[in-house]
Amino acid sequence: MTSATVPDRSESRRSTAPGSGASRRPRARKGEGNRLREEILQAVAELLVEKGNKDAVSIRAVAKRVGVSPPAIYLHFADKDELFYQCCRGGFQELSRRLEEAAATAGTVLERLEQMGRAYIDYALERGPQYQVLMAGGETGEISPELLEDDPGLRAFAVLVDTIGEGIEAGEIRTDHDPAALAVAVWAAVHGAVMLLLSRRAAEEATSPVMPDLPPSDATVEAVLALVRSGVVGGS
Amino acid sequence: MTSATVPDRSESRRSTAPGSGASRRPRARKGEGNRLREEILQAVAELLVEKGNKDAVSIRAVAKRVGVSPPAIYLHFADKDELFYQCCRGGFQELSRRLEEAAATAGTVLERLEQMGRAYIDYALERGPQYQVLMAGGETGEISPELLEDDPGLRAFAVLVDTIGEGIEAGEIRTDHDPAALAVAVWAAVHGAVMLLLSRRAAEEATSPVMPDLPPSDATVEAVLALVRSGVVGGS
DNA sequence: TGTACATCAGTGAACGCGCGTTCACTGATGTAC
DNA sequence: TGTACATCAGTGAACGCGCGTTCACTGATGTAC
Repeated sequence: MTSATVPDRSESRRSTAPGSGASRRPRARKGEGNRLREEILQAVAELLVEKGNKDAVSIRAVAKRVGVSPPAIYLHFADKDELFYQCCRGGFQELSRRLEEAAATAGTVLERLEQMGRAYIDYALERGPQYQVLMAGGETGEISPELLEDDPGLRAFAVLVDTIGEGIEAGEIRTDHDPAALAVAVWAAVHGAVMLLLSRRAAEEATSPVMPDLPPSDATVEAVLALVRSGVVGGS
Repeated sequence: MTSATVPDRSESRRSTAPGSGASRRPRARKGEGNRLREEILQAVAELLVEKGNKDAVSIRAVAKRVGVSPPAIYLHFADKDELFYQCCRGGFQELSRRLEEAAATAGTVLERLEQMGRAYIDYALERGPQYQVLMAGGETGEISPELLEDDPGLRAFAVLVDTIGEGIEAGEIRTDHDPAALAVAVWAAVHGAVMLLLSRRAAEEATSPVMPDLPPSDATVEAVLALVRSGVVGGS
């Protein structure tokens, strides 16, 4: 789980790989098969960030980045769908953790909601494509049901619904809508902001900028949070 | 431009195609090359709706649907990127038209904004994947600059900014944020709602539902519009 | 301490596939004289 | 009215490529006796 997965005990970096191309990684010791698993997931995340699209990341490219042959991937994952789902699932565990942390701070419900919004946006902008892949949903392909059982993304959504329910009880939040519906609306706003900001980022890189000139990222985030709080009409 | 593009003057439906497989469409008359062009764009839109993903729609599949050989596509479009861009561009022209129509109705700015929101969401849910492709932005690939010059999506965004500016002048809309930033926030909210609803739809079809149980589509739309208007705190 | 053996973490070559695109061509349609 | 010709809207076969995945194997690591 630590990010320092560089093998310390590599006794001699294999003299037959002089430096040309991706050097082959040393073979794991008997009990350490999981180390490769972590390295693969890390490589998938990196490549998703670089390529920006699940379809543009091939298993062969993942293997090459790790320094391993393509079939080695199948020692740890059943197929490409599971590989990508597992990668994103790990990401969502982290998101879920941060959201729960933000939800547990002191302050009014509105203040906590704002903290959650910031945490969500920060995280999604950090992870970029990884975020998009799990959100794409339908592209996940066929995943075994037990894996989906306690999906961390679902847990994160539950935290949001709970917080909004609390706000309604405390009289801080409107009561003319179902808490779940309101939660979806809030989610939609921050999700939409993230998607637009990621789209712009992608458009800038791709030299095909079919995007309006958006205000800077910070101003957009502040405007979205203000909108979530009190809409276009404003007031507090 | 009419949707009745069935050739009336096909004299004899070519007796060598008895009915096995996709029947070959009759060749266009001399000046009518554009008819094929329209049929191709229509097929791309249909396939995007069916497959849900640009990468899952191949030029070969488009050609087959139209009843033409793959190279025929290149008679009308330079490459795959241009083909998909042109398809979505047509869609955005329609969206832009509907938004301008909604913006031009009678009523307060807030009422008009709500109309625009509804028009936007309705349209995006109708078009589904076609909407997602142009929004994906970075995936558009390399498009010639003059095509991007007066992109209809940009025009639609300008209408939104103008309407919000009007609302600020009329005192109906908060003044603590830049009109453009507020416009992005509003856009983010409806865009996010559309994306979530489309994700859910895709998740339902793909039997890999990594999606919370969202409230019904209508309730979600109403909650988002209420959020855009007056946030989670409510009030009018 | 030495040796035969099971296990484990991989490798290398190959499979069949569908893709975007190109190229040389064909044959119906329209035009000039 | 008839004929030679240019144009136009396509076709069919092929290209090279990268992909996900499988299969038979290898050779280092650890274990039993």
